[in-house]
Amino acid sequence: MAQAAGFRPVRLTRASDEVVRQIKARIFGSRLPPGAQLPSEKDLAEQFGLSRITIRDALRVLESEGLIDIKVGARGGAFVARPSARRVSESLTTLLRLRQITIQELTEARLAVEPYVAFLAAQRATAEDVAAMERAVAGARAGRAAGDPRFMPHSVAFHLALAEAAKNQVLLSTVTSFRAPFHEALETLLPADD
Amino acid sequence: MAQAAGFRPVRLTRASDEVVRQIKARIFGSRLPPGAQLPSEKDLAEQFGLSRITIRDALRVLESEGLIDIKVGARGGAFVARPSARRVSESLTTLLRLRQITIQELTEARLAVEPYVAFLAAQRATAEDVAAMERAVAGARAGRAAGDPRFMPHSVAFHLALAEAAKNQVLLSTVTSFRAPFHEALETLLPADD
DNA sequence: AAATATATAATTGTTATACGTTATCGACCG
DNA sequence: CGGTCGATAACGTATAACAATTATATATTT
Repeated sequence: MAQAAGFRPVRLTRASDEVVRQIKARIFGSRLPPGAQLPSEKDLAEQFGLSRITIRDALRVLESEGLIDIKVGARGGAFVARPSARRVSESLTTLLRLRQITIQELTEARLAVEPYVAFLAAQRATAEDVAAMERAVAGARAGRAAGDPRFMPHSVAFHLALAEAAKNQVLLSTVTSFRAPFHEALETLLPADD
Repeated sequence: MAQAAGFRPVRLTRASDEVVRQIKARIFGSRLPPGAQLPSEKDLAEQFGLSRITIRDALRVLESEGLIDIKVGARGGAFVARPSARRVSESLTTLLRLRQITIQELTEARLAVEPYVAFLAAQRATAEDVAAMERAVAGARAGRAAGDPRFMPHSVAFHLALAEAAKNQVLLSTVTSFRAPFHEALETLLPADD
């Protein structure tokens, strides 16, 4: 164990990862702006000196990370995607699913986030934001009055509208990611209807 | 446009997406717990009635989403990954790089979550939790006293210990996810482009 | 006996080629 | 003018083969 430290493995394993790295660098460096079209798989294969399969592996990863959109057909190809926070909430939702969280924990988390979100929303909400929240509240009231046990979604809708008004994408993504696990946890408690 | 509605397309384009869906369902349903090994690409190809290429596309997506780890060599294969906040952190980092979110938003999100986390931790912390937090604080003090500009990690360790003590996996996942991007944003203010 | 070297097998990584599928464009025709 | 239809270009999938990697077993050497 008393050997000289500080060495790093040399091999890169997987040429496709290097392709991902290079294309990512161009996207992050704005040399490939949103909407820009990448060369076709065939051209990329030639430029990188790799097979089309390897290029496709890389493109699939980039697509999965939300960095590119792939369209088929003539004039199709890989286009740099407009940045979106969707992947953030999706990956957080995935994590929550894997952790098999309970509805109590979810509710608690909402209680943790909501006050500050409301604080921000109170400062930044536009007229449209307020209207959206009022619609959500009306929906929740109507559902509860009708005895519908599923007025809960409207409550979630209110939280989303609130987070929208807070003008903070991170908080919005966080609240958004709670939605799907919340419904799934709810369905395991209530009788399945469909 | 006045045709009977209610029909859905039978082919969702891309068989690999269907493979992803089915494997995901098994992982989320705990029929494939962390550490479990999936069949080899060859076996999966036979079971799904697809080619190895298509299976590999699906495995790439699952790997990119952090759901499986792939090892090469004999006794290698795809193994269900243990839940980790890494992918959430990475997608947040991506958005930071693309200038879609700011450090201010991240900071705001932390301010929204951490007070309540502290409130819960105060109620639920065990002796071990307290010890962990004390170690983190001691480390931070030592680092600062030594003039080490990198006493920050210990500060982060404290926040994580706090979230751990709150006994809420949703909040822990959230705090953990915010950690890495926040760090990277502070350290590397320059985008890497090479 | 222990350390090392070699052979073997299983699995992923990569390549080449071909064909299928999809969507755009443009020409043709009504 | 508009709709149909074919040509075209790109991605999607299949097949077969080989290369690279790694665990295991076996043989060799010291």
